[in-house]
Amino acid sequence: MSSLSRGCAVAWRVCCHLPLDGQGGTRMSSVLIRDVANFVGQEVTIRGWLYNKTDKGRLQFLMVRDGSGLIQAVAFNKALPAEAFQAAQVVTQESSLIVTGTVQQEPRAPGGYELALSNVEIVQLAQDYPITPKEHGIDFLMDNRHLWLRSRVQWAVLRVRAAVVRAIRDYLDNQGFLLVDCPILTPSACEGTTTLFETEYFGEKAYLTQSGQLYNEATIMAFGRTYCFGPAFRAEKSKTRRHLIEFWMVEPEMAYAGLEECLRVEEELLSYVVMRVLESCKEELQILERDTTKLEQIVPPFPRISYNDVLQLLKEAGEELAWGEDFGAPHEVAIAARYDKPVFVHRYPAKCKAFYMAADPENPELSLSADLLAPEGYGEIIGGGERIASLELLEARIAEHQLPREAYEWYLDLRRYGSVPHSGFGLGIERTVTYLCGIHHIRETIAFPRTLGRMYP
RNA sequence: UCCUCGGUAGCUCAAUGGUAGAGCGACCGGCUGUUAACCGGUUGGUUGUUGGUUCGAGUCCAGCCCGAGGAGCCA
Repeated sequence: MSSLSRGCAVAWRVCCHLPLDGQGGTRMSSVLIRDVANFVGQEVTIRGWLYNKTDKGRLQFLMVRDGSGLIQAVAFNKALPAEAFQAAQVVTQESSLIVTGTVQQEPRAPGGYELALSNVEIVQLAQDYPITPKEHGIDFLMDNRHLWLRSRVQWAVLRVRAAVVRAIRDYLDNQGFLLVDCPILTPSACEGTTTLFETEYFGEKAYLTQSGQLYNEATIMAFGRTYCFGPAFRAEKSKTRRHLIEFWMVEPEMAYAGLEECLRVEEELLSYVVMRVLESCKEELQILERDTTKLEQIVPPFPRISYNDVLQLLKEAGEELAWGEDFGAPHEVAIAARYDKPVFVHRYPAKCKAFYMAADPENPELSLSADLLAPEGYGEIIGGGERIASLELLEARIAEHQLPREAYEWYLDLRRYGSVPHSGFGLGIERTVTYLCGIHHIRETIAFPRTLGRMYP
C-alpha cells in the first residue's frame, strides 16, 4: 500500500460525531483504536467503553475498547484537569467514555501503544457490570451473552466468523455462482427425515427450513451455478458441543457437475477461506491462541477415502463397524486423526444418505456422496454429492422413503424438463468457524446461539 | 430420548449429619508503571424446589425443575 493511499484510508476513518447531549454546538473528531499507530505523537479522541482499570492512586490505567481494538490509556493526575482526573478515578468497568490523549509507543503497554490522557469524559457510568475479569461458569456467561460479546475472545471469534462469510461469498461470486436465497418457511420436509419446527401459515402447516438444497436444484437449471446462504433449523434434541438448533449454512449447487467436480470445488473453497482468514485475522487468531501452522497446511488436494476403505481402517483400529452403519462421533475422530488436512469420505451406502443422492454406477448399493471431516476432531463440516438425474429412479426413491409424492411434483419436474447430472454440498458455517478458531464449543461462534433448552437472550 | 455430573453470597468455589466460610466483585481508605495489580477495612445467604428420615439436614432418601458433559441424529 502506498503512503498516499494509506493516508487516505486513515483520513476516511476520521469522522465527525455529535456529542450525546444532543446540543450540537461542539463537534468532535475521533479515531479508531485499530488506527492509532498512524497517530503517534498526535492528540486523538477515542469513543468507547472501559474494559478494565488499574487504580494506582494518582496514576490510573484505563483499558479502553471501542469495537475496533483495545488500548491502554494512562491518566496522571497532574496531566489532566481535576474534573477529568476524577472521572478517571470513578469510572467503572464497561462504562461508556470518551478519552482524549497523545498516542505514544510504549513497550510496557499491551499492544505496544498507549494514550497519555489529557481528558476523560464519562458518557454513562455503569453500575456493577456482571462479568468481572475473573472466571465464570458457562451457564452464567450464556445468560449474559448480550454482555459476554464484549470480551476479547468473543470479539475475535465473531470477527473470524464475519471473515469466513466474506471469503465464502467472494469465492463463490468469483467462480460464477449466483446467490439465490431459498425460503425459510417451507410446506414440507426437504429431506423428510429429521425433525422440523412446525408453525402455521394462514391455516396451513408450515415448517422452518432445514436446507435450501431442493430449491437450489431448481435454481441451477435457471442459472447454472447457484448458492443459498441462510439459517437452517433442526428440532432434534441434539445436545453436544457440535450442534445448534439454529445454524447457518452455505449451499452451492452446480449443473453439469459430477461428484469429482463437486469435491474439487469444496476443497478449493475451504482452502480459500482458510487462506483469507490467515491473512485478515492475524490478531484474532493470536487472541484465540490458534496454532496457525495447522491451518497453513490446508491446501488442495484433500485426501479421499471411500466408505468401504474406512470400514477396513476402523477394523484395524479395533473399532469395527457393520457395513451400512453410519459413523458415530468417535469414528469420525479416529478417521480425521490420521490426516493433517480435512479428509473426504466418499461413496457411503445409499441407505445412510438422503433419498436424492445419486447411485454409484459401479455399485448401486453405494451413493455418489461425500462428507468432509475436519482435522483435530472437529467433525463433519461439509456434506454433499451428486443428485439423482433420472425421473424413474427419483420416483422410486420417493416411494421407498414413503414421502408424500404430491409435495415433490415440482421437484420431479426438474427431471422431466431438461434434467442434467448435478451436484452440490452444504457447508456449516459455525462448525467451520469452531474449527478455524480452534475453540471447544460451537455455541461461541454465533452471536446469540439457540441450543437445546436455551433461547435467552 | 438415554447415560453421567452438578445447583450454597453478584461471580468462582469450600463446608465428617452438629454455630454456612474463602477468594474475587462492590463500597471506604492507601499507593506515579499496572498487565486478572497490590495492601488494610466494610458489605454480602429463603443452600434450585416439594416432601420424607432424624433430637438436629447444605449434607441422607424420593419426586420435580434448571444447567452442563457425552451418546444417538446431523452441518
